Amino acid sequence: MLSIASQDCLKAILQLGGAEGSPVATTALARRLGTRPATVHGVVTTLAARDLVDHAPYKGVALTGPGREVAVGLVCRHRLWEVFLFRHLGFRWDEVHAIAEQLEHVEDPTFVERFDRFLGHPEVDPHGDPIPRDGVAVHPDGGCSLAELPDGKAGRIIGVLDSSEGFLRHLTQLGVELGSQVVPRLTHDFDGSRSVQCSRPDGGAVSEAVWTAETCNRLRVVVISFPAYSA
Amino acid sequence: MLSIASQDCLKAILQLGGAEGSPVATTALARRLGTRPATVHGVVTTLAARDLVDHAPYKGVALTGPGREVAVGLVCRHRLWEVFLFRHLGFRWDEVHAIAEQLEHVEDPTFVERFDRFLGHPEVDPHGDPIPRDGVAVHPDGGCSLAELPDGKAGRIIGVLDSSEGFLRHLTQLGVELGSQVVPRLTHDFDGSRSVQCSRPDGGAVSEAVWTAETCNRLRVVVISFPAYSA
DNA sequence: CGTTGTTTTTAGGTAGGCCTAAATTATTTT
DNA sequence: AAAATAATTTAGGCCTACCTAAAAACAACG
Repeated sequence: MLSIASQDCLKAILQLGGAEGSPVATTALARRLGTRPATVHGVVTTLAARDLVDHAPYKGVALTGPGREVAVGLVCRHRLWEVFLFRHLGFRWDEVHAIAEQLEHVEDPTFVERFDRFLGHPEVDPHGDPIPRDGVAVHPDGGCSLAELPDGKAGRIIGVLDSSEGFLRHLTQLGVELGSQVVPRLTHDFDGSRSVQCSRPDGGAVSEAVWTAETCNRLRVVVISFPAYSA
Repeated sequence: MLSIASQDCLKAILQLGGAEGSPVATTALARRLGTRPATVHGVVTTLAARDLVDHAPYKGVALTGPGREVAVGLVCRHRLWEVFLFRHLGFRWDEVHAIAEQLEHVEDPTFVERFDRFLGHPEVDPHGDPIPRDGVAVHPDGGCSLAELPDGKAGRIIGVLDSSEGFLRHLTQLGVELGSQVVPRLTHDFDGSRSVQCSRPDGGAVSEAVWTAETCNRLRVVVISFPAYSA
């Protein structure tokens, strides 16, 4: 019923914050969707005709209730597919997004339900982002950015604040994955970079390296009490 | 690159025999695709422009080499999805087709390859139809129709010659599945119906019932020597 | 050989999704 | 407050995919 372009647009509005009363600019949408503002305007007009978005000229566009449901369903399926690709097909976390993008548009309710059950109703995707269900959007909760973790305190990576392929690949090169254990040892005030001890989720393969402030800012961690590598 | 409609059209041509030099009528395609001949004509014209089909006006349409490859890839992915839906999500064999129809259009080569590996490179889909690989179409081989199996000879169901939902649901009601063991006990010359003893793939749950000629004609069997239910 | 009837194609129209370029409205700066 | 700048919408095309209705080509038969 709804075209791929329209669905992508709804999802983009949700992710740009158009669900919380703050309307999104069509230009911002165009940038995100890799298209022109005029094109977005066209799509938005058709979406408004179906009462999936509210669109006040020059004031931006926001999701309506039904529109939000559609968008959240899309995000849910997207993340379920990412889990499948990561866990069962062995794709890296920087690869899953692009493929899930194509698969998320299959919306047969029975299929989604059984697929969810097959995966064991996972709570987060491979980037640590929560999987919303029943049309209810969820915000990642708990934790703080690695930049805020004091020197010497151990933490566990529970998510990334930037899921771009570039950043994820960088993390892979650093040997970081979801669940990795980290301890900032030293903070270099000069540029905000930190010397960080990092080990596998199971505590193995400890290594120490300097991570830039950009990297630390984009990692979400929780404090843990008993690091497995216990000094 | 290729629209869903175009892909469906290529697949339909393949399945209607347009790969073996016998061109397919646009009317037949329209019936199969649930659309009008005029629409098919439009799609076929664009496909011909890409050298995926040969189209001689009033003479029907046939796949070219590249067109056949695309169509066979589609069939391959369709059947792989059917295997997944059947084996891992618990869908019945009469349900898998409709959902696979939506999933088959995802064609990332790495994804398909890994998905195939995940499934263990199955040889046939839940209806017993072979899964083609490397762009090479495969015909179901071996076996004969149940109508040709002599009274008293044991056989195993290895496929159906009619994958329509209606027929598959009928089989489910009869308690037949892929791998079921059957022994025709009696043939009723009057209408071609047969009394058939049928048991589960593992040999359990033997039952006997009268199956119509229409049913027997649409089941593909191989002769087996040692039926598990041995009298 | 022409007439009937079916098949196939053409013609003409709707709609979505894309574009560029130009006009309009809002915002910011001087 | 007016002018410059930026954001947004309108206008005008192009393409694909669908439709209906009508014309053209073919096949078969009396």
